[in-house]
Amino acid sequence: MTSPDSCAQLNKQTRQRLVAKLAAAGLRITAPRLHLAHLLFRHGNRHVTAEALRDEAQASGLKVSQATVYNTLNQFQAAGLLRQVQVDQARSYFDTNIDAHHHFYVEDEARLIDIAADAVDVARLPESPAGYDVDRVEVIIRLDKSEPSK
Amino acid sequence: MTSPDSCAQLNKQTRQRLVAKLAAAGLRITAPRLHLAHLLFRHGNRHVTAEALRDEAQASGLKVSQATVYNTLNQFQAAGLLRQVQVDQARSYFDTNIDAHHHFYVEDEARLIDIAADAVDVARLPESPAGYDVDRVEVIIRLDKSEPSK
DNA sequence: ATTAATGCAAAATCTTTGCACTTTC
DNA sequence: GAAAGTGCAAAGATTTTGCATTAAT
Repeated sequence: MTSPDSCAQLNKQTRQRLVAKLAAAGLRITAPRLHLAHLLFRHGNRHVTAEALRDEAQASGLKVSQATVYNTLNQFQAAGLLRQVQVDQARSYFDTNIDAHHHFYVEDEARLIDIAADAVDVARLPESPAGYDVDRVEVIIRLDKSEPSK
Repeated sequence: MTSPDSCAQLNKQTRQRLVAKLAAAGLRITAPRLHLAHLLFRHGNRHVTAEALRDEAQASGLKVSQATVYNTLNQFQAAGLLRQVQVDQARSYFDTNIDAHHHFYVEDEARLIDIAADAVDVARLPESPAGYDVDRVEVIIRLDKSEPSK
């Protein structure tokens, strides 16, 4: 019933990788951070909400408060380990993909899908207002379910 | 001290235009709606938050509750008179520009700036996942203050 | 030892809702 | 007069904060 790679079973090698990652980001090594980092980074790129991550953490046996989940997500983001994606007024998504890329967003399902940076060609951008520099360019393609009835 | 075009002073012609606009959108004509519509649409394109609009309404002499401001903004949006822009986790912006266009966002100042659709050239888009259609494409260019110290 | 992280509950937002009352059509 | 809109306060939801306790450097 217990997941083979849930947090309690973190093997030495995985743990080492995560410790290195947190240390490189200048973060102290704590049990909650290691556990959450493992959940976030073990399987490729993910988009999570704070609530979903807490549920997942608790399901995997980690007792962690929602406040700590928020703190951790915000710290990971400040450290450059995560990116926050703002597509829905109701909740924030945290994206483990920190490379330049874009998103599909299925509003009906509150679901984000990555788009590789090179799959979109933004050929021309307007000049930034004087005194400002481009931090980053986000392309969000909002999707609807197809209507075959039409 | 009273603004010459605040709501109480809505002249007949302006009022007629707003009545027509609301009617065309299928909305009943009520005093709060006319007043808010006037504030929203009198001077070209704007980006407002619900709170800012309520403050502005009250400053112009209209007694309106925050709930009604939210209701009205949501109804206007549902009717296609406004568009909601999601760039900040903390608050929603409502944009009176309903044509296709994009945005600069100055995070430090919580300020949105329109970009004409033809000022950005999105030359190539990825294919949508099967079963979904593109609703719209949003380009958000996040800006930072220039750092001349660098 | 110092400094930072955690948990808990409470607070702070922003936004929506329920309901009595009023207004529009 | 039926249906919809409004105001108020209360409820919801997400996120942050204060503070005592615990853990990391």
